[in-house]
Amino acid sequence: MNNRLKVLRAERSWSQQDLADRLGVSRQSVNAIEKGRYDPSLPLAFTIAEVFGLPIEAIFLRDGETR
Amino acid sequence: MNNRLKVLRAERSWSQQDLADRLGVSRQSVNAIEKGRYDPSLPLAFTIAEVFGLPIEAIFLRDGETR
DNA sequence: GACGAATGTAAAGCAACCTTATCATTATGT
DNA sequence: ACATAATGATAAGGTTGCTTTACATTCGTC
Repeated sequence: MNNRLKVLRAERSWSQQDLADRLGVSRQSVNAIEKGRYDPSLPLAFTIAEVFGLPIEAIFLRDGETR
Repeated sequence: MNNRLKVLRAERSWSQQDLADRLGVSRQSVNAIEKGRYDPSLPLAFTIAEVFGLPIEAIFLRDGETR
């Protein structure tokens, strides 16, 4: 899965720590997800979508999907 | 997380095995997710959404959300 | 009531997610 | 240049997601 976290975060001028705080997870988790080392759990994906005010599908893309 | 799997499956007259086959997971996984024993991974949630032709948010609901 | 299909559950094992702690590297600002 | 903030990575450890195998229960129908 690819994701647009880095861009969305930049649009809001949030550091990884800022985002981590809003999500209630560690900065390392944000970094790992952002760098594609692993995918968030579904509950965390929901929280991420909520924090950015976007549907999950607007943030996470399956490999190969550009949109 | 609550989910509407049982209803969506019933609308299509699919057994848990039918759905499992379409998803490429075991019947026990479908059962466990349907019964709320655990949440699917994000990639599996995407596949589920795809199979039902619905957005993830139309299938999975955070606890306490009725919609 | 008997049969098969569908469902519910559990155990054991492996992989993935997430944590804290730590260190190295790369920006940013003065 | 220096100091600090931000990012990228790793390791060890706990928890969760998913597997196979297996068995018990419920459902539909004959």
